[in-house]
Amino acid sequence: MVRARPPMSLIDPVEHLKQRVAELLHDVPDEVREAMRLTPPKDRRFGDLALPCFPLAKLRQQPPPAAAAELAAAFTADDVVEAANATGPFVNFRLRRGAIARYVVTGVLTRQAPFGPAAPNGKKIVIDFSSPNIAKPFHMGHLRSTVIGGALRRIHRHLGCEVHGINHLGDWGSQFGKIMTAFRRWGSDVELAKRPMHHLFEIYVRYGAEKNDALEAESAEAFRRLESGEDNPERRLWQKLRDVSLEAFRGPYERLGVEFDHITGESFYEDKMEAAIEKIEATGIVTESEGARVVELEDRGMPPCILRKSDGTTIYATRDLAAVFYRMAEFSFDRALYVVGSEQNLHFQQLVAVLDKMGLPVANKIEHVPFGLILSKDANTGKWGKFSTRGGNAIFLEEVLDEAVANVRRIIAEKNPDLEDADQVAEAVGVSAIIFNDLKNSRIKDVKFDWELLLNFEGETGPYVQYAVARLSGILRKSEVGANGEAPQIPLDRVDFEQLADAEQVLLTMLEFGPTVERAAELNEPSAITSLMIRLAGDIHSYLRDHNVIRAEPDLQMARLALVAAARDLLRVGLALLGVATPDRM
RNA sequence: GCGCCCGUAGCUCAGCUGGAUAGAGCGUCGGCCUCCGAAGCCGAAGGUCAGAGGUUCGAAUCCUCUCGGGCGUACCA
Repeated sequence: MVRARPPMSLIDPVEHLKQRVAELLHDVPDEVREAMRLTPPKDRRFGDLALPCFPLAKLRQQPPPAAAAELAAAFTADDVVEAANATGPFVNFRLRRGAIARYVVTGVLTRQAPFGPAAPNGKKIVIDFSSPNIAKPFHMGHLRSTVIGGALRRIHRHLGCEVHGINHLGDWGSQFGKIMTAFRRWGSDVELAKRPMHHLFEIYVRYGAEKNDALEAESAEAFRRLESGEDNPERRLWQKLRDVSLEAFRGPYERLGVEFDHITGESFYEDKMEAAIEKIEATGIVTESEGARVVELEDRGMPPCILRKSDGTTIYATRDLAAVFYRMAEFSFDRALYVVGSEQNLHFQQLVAVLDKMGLPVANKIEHVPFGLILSKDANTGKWGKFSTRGGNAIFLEEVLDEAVANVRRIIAEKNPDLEDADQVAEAVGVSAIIFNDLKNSRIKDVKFDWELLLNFEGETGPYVQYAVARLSGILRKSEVGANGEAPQIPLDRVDFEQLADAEQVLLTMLEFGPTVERAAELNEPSAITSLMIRLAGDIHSYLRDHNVIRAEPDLQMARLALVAAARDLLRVGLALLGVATPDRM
């Protein structure tokens, strides 16, 4: 007796095809089957998925086209796979449009994985990200770690991992001695109250300009006193500056929509470093060198990792090691990601090397997730260069966000003057444009910070994708099925998915969502999702050109409304993972 | 010097871990708003995938070398 499938169980057409292919190749060695992976065909006209037959041909000592022909002939169509055709050395499979549509539309609208969050998978991941230096304004340099880390936190969580997002604030260390020294010289409580971050930035720049041996010595002494553990003036000043900074950081984080599960900066490990150092000392790998306590790494081609400086104070490596020990005990994580600029590559190699020398398995759970710099264009030479905080040409994040929002506001006034809540929409679109821009390219690439590029909202930009959402929302509004609700009331049991055959481009792109999110997580590369969103938005825009929804016959209209609702929701899901807002109107 | 990263259209970048004729956006040129949103769509032009070897049925993709650029190279983070 064959039992009918439960009504809501969904068949992923691609997974189904993979199984069918595996069955087809059941008698070939595993390695050959492994080598024969389904790939997108060169041209969609060939089919939806292609199977290169070279490895099989080699095994059977026959020409690849013959092997492909045999496989295609042996394949029988079913209710998901429509056909298998051999063209040259490839077998091209074509999936039934109705099957794809049913899977994708139903999956999205009922929020089933991979379109909705997956069930918990038991994996624990800690993500160390953002981590700005206290007492300095939140500038563009901090944006990347914040935005990439925020996206990764949501992506891994979407896939069912238990994620701990940690803001490892730079609120400790010898740089603090400098800031305290600067504040004592030139600081003003009045200014600090008025414009805290700008004031701290000013005195920091001044310190850099007036730096000399006496100042440096004073700063080192200030940090030494801070780290002494005593309740002294240094500690009270540090506390004050830290409080002020944390308060000031709330603004950017709120605007960017970034959240943390733990805000435990470097100072959190102040009372855990002694134990950490002892733990490392106990393994016998620590030596004295030039007055400092270090782990020699010459055998691995690296400079030594310093645990304690010659003046007795600690260094960031010490705190990172203490943090690893703490997080191991606290979270028993499977993976620890560090979303930190690529210029700190060596530091993380050293960190791993030390853990490895200690014989700790945690060494291979540490993953540095590096990213490129933000470059600014020199107005005179036209060449790209590094922002220098010291030179004072750092761009503050607030400034950038404000500028982008103001620009959006102007565009709204021009294109959609009657828009309600124009200010809120401008905020959402402007901030999103900045986030989107940062997540658009591979994270390892440097980001060229160009106002002109940033303020252009056409083409592959955040507003372009958001515009697709707004258009789709507009259609749903007019259709009266969805109004403004998050989940439009589409009666899925009355949708004839066969009617959506003409939307194959949209459907095939939506079908890639699951694998794309997987890949984004695997590579820690949010840009994979960004690219897909751009493509989906484009497919939708093209589709809407030739296929009217509102004026279609009832059955067709219902099917298209389901598609429109699903496409909009999937854009929203994907963009939400990236931290990009999706207003209904713009 | 050594280590890591990058090099694809005029510019900014994709290229799904080795598959078929290398793709987008911006910019340029040309079309499309009596038609659900023109922040849109359609089309054209534009390439020695930095260069040279190698690996194999097949290389932008993997290996070696060269060139160019970036970052880092013990008491900053």
